[in-house]
Amino acid sequence: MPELPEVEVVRRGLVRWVRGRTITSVDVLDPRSIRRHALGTQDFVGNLEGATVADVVRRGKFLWMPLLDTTHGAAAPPPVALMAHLGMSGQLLMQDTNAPDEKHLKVRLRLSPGDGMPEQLRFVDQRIFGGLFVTDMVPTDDGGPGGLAESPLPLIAEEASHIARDPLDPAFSFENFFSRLRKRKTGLKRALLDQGLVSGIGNIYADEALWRAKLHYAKPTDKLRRADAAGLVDCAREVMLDALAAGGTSFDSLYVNVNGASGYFDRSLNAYGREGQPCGRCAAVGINSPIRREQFMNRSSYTCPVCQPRPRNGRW
DNA sequence: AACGCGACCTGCGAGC
DNA sequence: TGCTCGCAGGTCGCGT
Repeated sequence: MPELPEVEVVRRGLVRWVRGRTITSVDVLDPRSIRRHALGTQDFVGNLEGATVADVVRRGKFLWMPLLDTTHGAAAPPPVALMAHLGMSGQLLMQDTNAPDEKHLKVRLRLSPGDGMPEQLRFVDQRIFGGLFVTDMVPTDDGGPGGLAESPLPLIAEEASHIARDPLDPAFSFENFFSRLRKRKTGLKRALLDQGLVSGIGNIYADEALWRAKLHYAKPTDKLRRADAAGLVDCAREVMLDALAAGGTSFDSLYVNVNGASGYFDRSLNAYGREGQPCGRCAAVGINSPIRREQFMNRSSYTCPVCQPRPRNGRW
């Protein structure tokens, strides 16, 4: 379930293995994994073969590799990037040629030789919600992709240009977020999950951030107090930094593994997936308050009924 | 603009 | 045992 921390773990792991290497050949084993590439498999492969990976960059949960077209010279326009979205179950793995194909191997990229580096970058995806595609790079007026990558180009992958900055991005602006949030007439969790307002937060970390901030998911955004919004952003940032720290332990593996944060999921969730189990914060002061699960936005939301009370004036 | 919903997928566990 | 069903998740696009 990759959200921002998992994608950032993948980006950090990937960059050291692929930056500066040239894609020599591409196997598309399941065209469904490149269905967002509108021009089809042949065009996808043609765009990649002979191109050199300049960097690995992230905006929210979108991850892309700006490409240098070595067959036409580095300056040949228009600039493009190989985009990856992990969806639900996507993985990017560095593998040696003799490693057996993974059960859900979808796309194989062979790379030019690197010093002691695996020859292949593989996209593995069980549920096929994720995928790869080639996208144009377009100018951006907000200073580049950001994320935690150092980004030399004032360009952003077109398919990620509608995505807002995430709370860990040094260029994230709370004032900008807060003013846009207040103009929305919706509930807090719906806003948190809107990648155009603030990015990187999925269902799990939304529930965790709301729990930490002691806020209910349906609290109206248009009257939210500044202090509550600031607290919520701080909590989202803390949750993601904790998960990032947990995932960071697998950095020197050859495998760029989205399950790197599984230890975090096992140990550290306070609300998500804990239906019926006591709220730890309430238990610490002697209150037994089982976590409640509700359907919201066609998915589960987990809250503590005591420390995350429903808004009294909310519309129900 | 906001929002609900279906589509896209597979694997797993519960229940019959 | 074998079947069906619900559920899990992120994003996009469409209808209201």
